[in-house]
Amino acid sequence: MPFLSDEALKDELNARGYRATPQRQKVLSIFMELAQGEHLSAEDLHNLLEKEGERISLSTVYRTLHLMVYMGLLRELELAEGHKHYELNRPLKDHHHIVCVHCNETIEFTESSVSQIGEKTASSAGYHVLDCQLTLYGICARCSSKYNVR
Amino acid sequence: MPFLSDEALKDELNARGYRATPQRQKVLSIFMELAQGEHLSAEDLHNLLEKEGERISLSTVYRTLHLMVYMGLLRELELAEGHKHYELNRPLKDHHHIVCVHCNETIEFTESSVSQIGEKTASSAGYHVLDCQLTLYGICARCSSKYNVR
DNA sequence: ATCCTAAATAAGAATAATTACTAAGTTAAG
DNA sequence: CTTAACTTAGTAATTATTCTTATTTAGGAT
Repeated sequence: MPFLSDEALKDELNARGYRATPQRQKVLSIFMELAQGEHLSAEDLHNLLEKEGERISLSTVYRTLHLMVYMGLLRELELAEGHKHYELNRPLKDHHHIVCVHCNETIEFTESSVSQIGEKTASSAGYHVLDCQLTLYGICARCSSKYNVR
Repeated sequence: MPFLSDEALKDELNARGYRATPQRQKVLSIFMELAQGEHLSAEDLHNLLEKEGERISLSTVYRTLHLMVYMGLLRELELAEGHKHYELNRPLKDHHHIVCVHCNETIEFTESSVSQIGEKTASSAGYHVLDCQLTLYGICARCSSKYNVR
């Protein structure tokens, strides 16, 4: 599901009563070009679009991000840096994050068993799962030695 | 660790070079009075304090919340409502969240195996884990029937 | 007990991210 | 083609959070 041609995106959108616009196609294509693990803030995305010569307003960027999260195409990450980041939602890849609460260093890891547990729990509560995020907060080795935090 | 008397909180703080202040004691005691699963935003907390006749400034509320997250006494939850929520960090209870991306309904569940997986992964990366959160985003049964979202 | 000093607070201003608004432009269904 | 509904651009407004400065306070030292 994450790799959609413009045509397939149009079908997805129209099936839900939304319209296919060049802005939406462009946003999704930017995310599809990112390397695994890269994620963008709304402003990063806006800058990237400008750099590629696309004239798309910041409010459209925000609206598009929300829509795509809602559709399950993107996932929204809150990694304690103060603003949200977004990346393609690849349901099969089970990738999660560890964040240092002191310096905000973020590392990623994959762990396949987690989403199975999550999926089971959520569907028994009647939820259709769009995304599953395991986030660990802690203190990284560097910070704990530097600041003597136990 | 989550249930601290004023005296024990003072020791915890002093051991790390921080001071025990009435504001900090009051904030922690508010969280200790909450029912399991209740969580507060910074502003909720500020209002509650005012209601109890405590005069504590909003910036102190924010500073105190950050400190207590950093110390591992509280956990910070980002449940897609736009602002953060906080609750006592009970390391033994393994409780996680499912959020509807449409209506923001949030339900909780416990799942003991998750934190074991997380702890193992994080410590091998040199992290001292303060908190482990599994968050599932999806569409609840009510919204998916109401809006015909699949 | 009382001082002293670094740490903490109050109050409000400043910032940054996000959302709301409105007029103009597009999409897609018929 | 036409048209109604959807979407966008551009900007204003809002909201949560952080910063600043003067003042107060906790707690170790005297």
